Amino acid sequence: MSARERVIGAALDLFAENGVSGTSLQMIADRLGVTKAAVYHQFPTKEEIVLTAIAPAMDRLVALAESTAGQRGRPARVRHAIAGVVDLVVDYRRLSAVLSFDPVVIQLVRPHPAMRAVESLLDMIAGPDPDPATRIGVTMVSGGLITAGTDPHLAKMDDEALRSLLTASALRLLGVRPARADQKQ
Amino acid sequence: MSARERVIGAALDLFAENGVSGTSLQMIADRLGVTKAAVYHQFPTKEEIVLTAIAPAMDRLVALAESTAGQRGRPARVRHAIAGVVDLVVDYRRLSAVLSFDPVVIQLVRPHPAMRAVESLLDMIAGPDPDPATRIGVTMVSGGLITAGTDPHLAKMDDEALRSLLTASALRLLGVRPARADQKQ
DNA sequence: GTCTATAAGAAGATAGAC
DNA sequence: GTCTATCTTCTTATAGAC
Repeated sequence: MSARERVIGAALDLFAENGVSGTSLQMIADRLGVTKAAVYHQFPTKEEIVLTAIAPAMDRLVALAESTAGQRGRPARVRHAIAGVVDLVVDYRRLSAVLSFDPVVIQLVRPHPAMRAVESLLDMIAGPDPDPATRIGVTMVSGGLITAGTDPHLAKMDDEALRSLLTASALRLLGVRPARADQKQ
Repeated sequence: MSARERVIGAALDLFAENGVSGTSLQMIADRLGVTKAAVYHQFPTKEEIVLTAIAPAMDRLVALAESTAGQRGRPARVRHAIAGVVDLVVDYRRLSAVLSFDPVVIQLVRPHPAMRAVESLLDMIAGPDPDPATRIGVTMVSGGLITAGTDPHLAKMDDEALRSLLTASALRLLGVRPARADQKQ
């Protein structure tokens, strides 16, 4: 594992524990057993560390928005989008809430092209001309999914079980019938 | 308005904008047009400011847990609890997500007696011996409600409309029929 | 209640040696 | 890639005058 990857790994662990604002370069360096200067050799600023750390998730959101747009019919689109978002939040369980609702991260990520993808994803889930009840449903689902990883009750649940339960719950709230097993994916 | 109240008011505004970790005593003082020392005259530490700022919400959670326990039957309990939580998150629209998912706040609030109330509230909503699907539903609902205030699409919605839509959405996800108008409250 | 002044430390960041 | 050393700025917090 390269030094860059080690920095990102330590940063992600610490972000999950202390939040982005609560994580200093000193803490990252300490966890790796090196000095701050060694970290600064890999990344010019703390902002770059944050952006690099979340880049894989951002890329997945962009890809998901594109593949969702390729689905025909709203039910298929919603199922596809929810499956992708659920995969993402399960993989980022401990991080998604901490990253999604930290004002520092929000400001940092606002100009990122992936945010357009998130917008279009939400729009596709809501469907054309959504009424307020539908909009609220989409908001509830996205908030619920993002925060699902923070619940201590769910910490011991394995990924596969969490995935299927979150998917079922989200589709139910959105009023979309789950995919039959043979047409899944 | 007393000086203490002015400090708390400024702090809440700034917490909503910048998060708790992103808000310094200097920022609070600047917003009030006074010096840091004037703020320190009102509160011994920053922690005290945070705890005092969120105390009213904590008190409401404790009261809600008590009154919910007094309801007979799970549907009535769920309706009562959801109504109370929705009232709270609507009143704290811009703050609830920032406060609920900031690791600094979580650590600070963990020993607070109100957290017992939150636990019991979630348990009452889940009902006795909840299966995993129900537990996930409760998690989704609480996460969805807490984060509802952060959605820019909902910012322009008035409190009454937001309240009724969130209530309907939450009860639907929990599988509880909404209260009839004549038995509401 | 508010002020000036200041301490003591941690933050992000840089220079330059090895 | 990592180090020591340093700079600047910001943080929480205190002392004491008005």
